Amino acid sequence: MVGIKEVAKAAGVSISTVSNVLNEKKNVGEETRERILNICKEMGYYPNSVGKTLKTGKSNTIVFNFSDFDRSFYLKIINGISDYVNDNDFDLIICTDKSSEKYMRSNLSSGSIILDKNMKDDTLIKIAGENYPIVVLDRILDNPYIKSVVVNNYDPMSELIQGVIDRGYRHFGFVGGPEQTADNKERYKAFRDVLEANRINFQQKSYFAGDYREKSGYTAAKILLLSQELPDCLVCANDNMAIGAIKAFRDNGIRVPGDIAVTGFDNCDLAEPMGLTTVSIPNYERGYIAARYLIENIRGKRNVEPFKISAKIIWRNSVSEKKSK
Amino acid sequence: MVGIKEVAKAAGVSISTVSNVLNEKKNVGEETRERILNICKEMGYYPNSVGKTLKTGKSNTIVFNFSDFDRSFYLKIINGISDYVNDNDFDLIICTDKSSEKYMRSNLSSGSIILDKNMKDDTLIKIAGENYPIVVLDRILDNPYIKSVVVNNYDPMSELIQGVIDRGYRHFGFVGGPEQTADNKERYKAFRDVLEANRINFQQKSYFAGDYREKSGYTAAKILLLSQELPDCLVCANDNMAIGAIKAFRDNGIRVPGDIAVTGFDNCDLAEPMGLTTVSIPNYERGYIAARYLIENIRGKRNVEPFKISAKIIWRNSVSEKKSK
DNA sequence: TTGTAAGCGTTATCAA
DNA sequence: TTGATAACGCTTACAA
Repeated sequence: MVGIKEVAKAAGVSISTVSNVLNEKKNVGEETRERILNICKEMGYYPNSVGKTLKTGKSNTIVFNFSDFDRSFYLKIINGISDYVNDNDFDLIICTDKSSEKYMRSNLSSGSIILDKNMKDDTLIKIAGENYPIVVLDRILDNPYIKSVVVNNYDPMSELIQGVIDRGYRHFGFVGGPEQTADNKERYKAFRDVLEANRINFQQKSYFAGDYREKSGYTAAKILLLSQELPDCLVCANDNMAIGAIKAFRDNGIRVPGDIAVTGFDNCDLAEPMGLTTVSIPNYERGYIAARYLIENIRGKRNVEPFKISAKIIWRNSVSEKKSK
Repeated sequence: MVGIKEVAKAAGVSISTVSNVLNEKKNVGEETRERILNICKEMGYYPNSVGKTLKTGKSNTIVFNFSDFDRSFYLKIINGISDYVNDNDFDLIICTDKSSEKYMRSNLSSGSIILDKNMKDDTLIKIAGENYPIVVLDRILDNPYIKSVVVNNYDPMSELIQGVIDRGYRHFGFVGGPEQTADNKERYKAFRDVLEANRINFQQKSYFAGDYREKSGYTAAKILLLSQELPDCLVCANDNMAIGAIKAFRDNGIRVPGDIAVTGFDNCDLAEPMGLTTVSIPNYERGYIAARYLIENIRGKRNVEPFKISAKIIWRNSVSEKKSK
């Protein structure tokens, strides 16, 4: 590996002069500057960022961490982050597991965006600080150095359920996601609140605990099929599970929405071709905004007010006007 | 930041003793060991990997680089890489642009997997070396330190086209991807070869240059619609473009496959619900295999023979038996 | 069993 | 305009 030292020797100057050239300081003669630059090119010198980081303690790098590979919209979030980061001359390290911690500490990065549910609140609170702001997606954390960027799940879910009721549906089933997650709680609460406001009864036996994966939706629907009577409408806390449910219904000769309506949440790529009524979340923008707040916080513009992103309902044919009102 | 030095001071020992404890060397007294470990915990010590990397020149980290956010199957590749890497106690840094180079050089990483088409062959050849093996996906590079992991496009594409011909189709259109990419070339070549073997004529005007994105397929189909006569079958170099084409046809009242058959390549998430006949590539496995070869090469088991992954055809209803044989 | 000191590649301070 | 030198956090001979 050719370093600053080799270049210095080849040029017959000191390492500090080379460093000054590389960092575009003006305290170096034009002739020397050019000569050194040429030598760097000839020798194929490339700066070693580890040495630099160790010395300066700064990195202009942020970390994005996630872990669920089933959700293809994550790529859109990454796209938004990546674009903002590039436009602002930062670098981006994406990590898929707890080895993230390695890059978050050890000033290899100046801040991070956290999406991975496995990353514990406690850990984040420990890591965040004056010189290390964090942006969390899909959870709210009350900490002076952590900004939350969350989707407003409550309003669109309320509106969705009210819309379904207005179309004549009265008997509901619900497939929930991981129970501890904030977004699942919020979606479920909106569902229950609207039912209650409409004096519609909901029994706990019509609740199915899933994990946001397609398979759990499939399973929930299969279980549902064993019960005496099908609800009119199965509300799912996300699209993957809704799609799983639709597949289970179709596999068993149950028509959607003829025999049962189904709703999702996310507007994933499959929602449109499947005709799934769902809630569309602006994912690219979500990533972009998260990156923006993070970098602004890194630059000292402190702002940790939780930010709510709004989402909108997309009606498709998995819910129709109910005949027998 | 609390470092080894602070811990040493708090424990009243030297930094090397702390280092020895942290690295589980046996040359340290049991009592001291425990005391130091406790102090580390109390003070919230976390090792700074930058210092370590700089000193040792080793990192146990690999880089994966990509840049196209439209292809949701990239997540599956990442999933495969991530799993193998975790199982082998390596860390993974994912990069989305040429800032990748920063992490590839500067011994922050010990090797990398390259998917990004924007990463130039020359650059890779410059970076790869005795101590820095590279695995490239979807391109062949002849270099003693670079292993190619590519999909066998030719065979399944040949088989696909022959199958389409056997079903009675005779007039073809082709929507190609970026012309310089190896996979596009191979897919197109298979297409032409099979046509020729069957003495079926193909005119250049039936070739449309796309870029693997849905929109370019949509555009190609729109242009096609302007021509005098539609082919029986539009072969697309990937699914995204095929889906774009199908949408364009549907938007214009052309039935698929009634008026025109369509084929894709990739078996993306949408292919199944859209009923698209296509070629399925085992993406998770692709990532897993790439990671495996990379880490084996890092560990000294040198192997840079190009590796071909086979793919298989999935017949769906975007191609049917043609009535008017 | 523990400590001293050099060194990884870089930047920064200060002196020449 | 340039060069010596210390320092960043850590590992590792080698000495005590």
